[in-house]
Amino acid sequence: MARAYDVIETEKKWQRRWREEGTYEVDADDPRPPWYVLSMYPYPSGAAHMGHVRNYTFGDLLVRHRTMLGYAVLSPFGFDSFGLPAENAAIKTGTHPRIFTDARIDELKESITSLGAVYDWRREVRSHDPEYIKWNQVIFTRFLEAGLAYRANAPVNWCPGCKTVLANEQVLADGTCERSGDVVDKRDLEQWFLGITRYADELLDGLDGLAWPERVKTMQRNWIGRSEGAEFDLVVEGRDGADGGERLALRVFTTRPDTSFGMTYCVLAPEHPLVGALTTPDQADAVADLVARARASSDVERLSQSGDAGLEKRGAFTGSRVINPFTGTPVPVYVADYVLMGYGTGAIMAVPAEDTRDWDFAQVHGLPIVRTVQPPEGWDETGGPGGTPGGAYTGTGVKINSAWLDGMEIAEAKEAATAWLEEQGRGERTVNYRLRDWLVSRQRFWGCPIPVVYCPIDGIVAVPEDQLPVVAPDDVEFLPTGESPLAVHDGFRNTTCPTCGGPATRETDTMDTFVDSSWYFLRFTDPWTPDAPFDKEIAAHWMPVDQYIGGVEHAILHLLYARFFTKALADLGLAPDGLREPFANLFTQGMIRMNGTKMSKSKGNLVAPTDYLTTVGADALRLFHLFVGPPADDVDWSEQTDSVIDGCARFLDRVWRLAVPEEARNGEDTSTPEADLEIRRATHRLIDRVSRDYERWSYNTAVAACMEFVNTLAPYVRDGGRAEVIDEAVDTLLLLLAPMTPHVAAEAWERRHGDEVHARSWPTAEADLLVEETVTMVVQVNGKVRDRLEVAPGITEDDAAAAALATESVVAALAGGEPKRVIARPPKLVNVVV
RNA sequence: GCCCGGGUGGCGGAAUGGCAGACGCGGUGGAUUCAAAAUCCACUGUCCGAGAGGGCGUGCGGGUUCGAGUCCCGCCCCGGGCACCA
Repeated sequence: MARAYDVIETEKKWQRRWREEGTYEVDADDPRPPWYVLSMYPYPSGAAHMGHVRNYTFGDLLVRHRTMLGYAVLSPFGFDSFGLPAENAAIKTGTHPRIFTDARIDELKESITSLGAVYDWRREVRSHDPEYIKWNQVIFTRFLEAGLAYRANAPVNWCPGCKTVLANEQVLADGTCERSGDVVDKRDLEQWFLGITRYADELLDGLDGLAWPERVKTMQRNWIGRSEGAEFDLVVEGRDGADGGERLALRVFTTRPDTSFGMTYCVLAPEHPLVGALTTPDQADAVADLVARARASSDVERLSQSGDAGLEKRGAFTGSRVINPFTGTPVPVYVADYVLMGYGTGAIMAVPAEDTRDWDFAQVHGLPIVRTVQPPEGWDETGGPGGTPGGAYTGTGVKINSAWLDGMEIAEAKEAATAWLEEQGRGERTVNYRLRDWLVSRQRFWGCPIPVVYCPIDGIVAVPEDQLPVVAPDDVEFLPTGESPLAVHDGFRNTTCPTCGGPATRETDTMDTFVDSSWYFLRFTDPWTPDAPFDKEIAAHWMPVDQYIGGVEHAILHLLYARFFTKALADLGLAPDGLREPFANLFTQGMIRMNGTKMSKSKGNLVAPTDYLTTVGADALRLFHLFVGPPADDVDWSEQTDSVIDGCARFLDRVWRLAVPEEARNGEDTSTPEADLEIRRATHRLIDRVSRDYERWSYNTAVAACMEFVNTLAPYVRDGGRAEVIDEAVDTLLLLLAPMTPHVAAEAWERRHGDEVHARSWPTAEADLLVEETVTMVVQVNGKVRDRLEVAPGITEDDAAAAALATESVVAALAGGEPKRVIARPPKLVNVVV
């Protein structure tokens, strides 16, 4: 496609200029009001992909727009440079991950630069940089001191593909690893955890004040999964201690203490410690069988077994009974794998009438059902889907069969039942969370080493700050087994205890890379302070991030961890006091899809941005991403996409030709004052419209408005418009385009004025030019458009109605009769009802 | 199963309860050209009609309203998230 100007040279020129002049380098002492915009820092996987392009286009637009509005805009960039791909490459090719990673970073930087995105590169961070490692480790040791980092034995998720343990957040709902797709095993291992659950309530409550997409907040709420209820003891029949023997009781958790009168059995998780004690000899075989089967099957298999047959095999009677404290009646105790050891107490009271899982289980095992909530009329006959019998009733209603709770509503009964348990000393109200502490240790090489030494005398000892960073040695061998080279590197492993000086061994696990990304936005505010991860005062100047931009895929993982870190760092005195949330506004952009699936390397359906950056250029590609639809929506990359991008390039050519005409206009102003005024009005309407569209992230309509304006302006210019009017129009257009298509705007502006468009102020619309002289008023008869009239914008209701009634179509419709009703909404419309 | 989004021309999409389809892509016709590219102009929801014009039309069925793509009720379909969490 032949272009109106040398796109590639122009873009290179300005990219060089922005970098050399340091236009977008800002410091905390800048007198302008601060504004912090951040795109999620990327894992460096080589040249930028379309998702990056989309992300950084929005970010860069904000940087430039806010700068023109007079803010000191902090726009840093860095790389989330630890991670498994580099290590896998090392295993395959023998290249050290650092060499591999640094090369990928260079490629990515190159393509970001050629997109025309501008950053304060002085602030660049790389998580594998020894400086960053050091502060990461300092933070870890501070967590350790505060008890926020601890070692514990727990059943953990082991990914055989990645040869490492994973956090709960990294295991997908189907039990597979979010990275490799392998089915995750459960193993009992001693691992490092961070105490995120200590902040569960604050993480939940803090969401209310955030200007984040509701969807993301909901996902976090669900993930934290707070549920209020009660815990209480169920004394085992014959083991109440009255005979001088040991009292034995089973503790259960429920969110529905009001249904306790309907408990007809209870259930232990197969892993529950009391399974052995409660199983009678005659049931031992059946229970042992069930426990063995549960242990052997993964979570996925457990989930996949459904239906009655599955349920029958998946539960066994222990032979013991416990006493329902509310009724004094004994109920049987079962072991079943539908109860999870990891949640609540690992044991439940079962109320089949009001819980669907208990209902199903009770049906199969022939257990009694007692309703404690009055279901609606006909529930047992037709309350189910498609008029089938209803089954468990979980809705609202009045309590029945529940002695002193009868007649209460559920909420009231919950409260009463809980209060009773507390009075009786049998239990208390509790809150349970789905959220678990964050498992951060990884059996990998390419990550931040956990700075801890194990000493036979002093136990777990943190490496003192003056000995940090602990960095991995370079003389390592990457084994095809995937085992971390650190674990078998004697020089690294064997060390001395920092406390007693005796022989000791190092921790060889590294940290989850999500640790690195949990505070990098704070580091960006001040990556230079020598004695702290960042200066608190300076961080306070910029934080919180005013606008954070990234993909929804981080809705839980990164965004939850970063919120946790911000709170914890503030509490430890490292982050500014009172900084409770890192990201004031969050924007999650849509995915790039191709034929309905996510565009990704693994799917082999990548479209390389480089192909466009070196042909149509960055401006046209950026314009496409802005124009294609609402930023939050997914983009479907189709056969037509290339023509749309060409269309964007075509538009920029038209702008260029208007702004930098090949031959000077011949000086003849042949336009009328009316036409001049119309163009001036259109110019100021455009400022108004585009400015408002920028504020509401409606870039597609902002672009459309600019295109429409060019369509209006071009004939005026061609037919001999007035030079001052044209200049005002063209200059305005260039200013409004400057954040979207910075290169062409900068070059055209420089040719016209000699200075830089991005250093100019954002234009403001003149109010009196926004008022129209006449507007089109629609005349409807019975809601159907029958006529259009040009009227003054300030026309009165009476005048509007009179004008409408005088039109031919209304006169014809009335046929001499009187209108039933006339609705006048001046100056937009009059509707005559006949 | 539960919780969010979303269904508008051939396509991407636009529309504070007030002219549905802005803008762009694609398509058709034309100007320019030896020819093409590029550029420019006109038309382009659908049906009826030679035309003027008119009927229909925003997933489906109801409702509120002078007036509904927009609000309410009940469904259908698509996308995403969560899911033995007691």
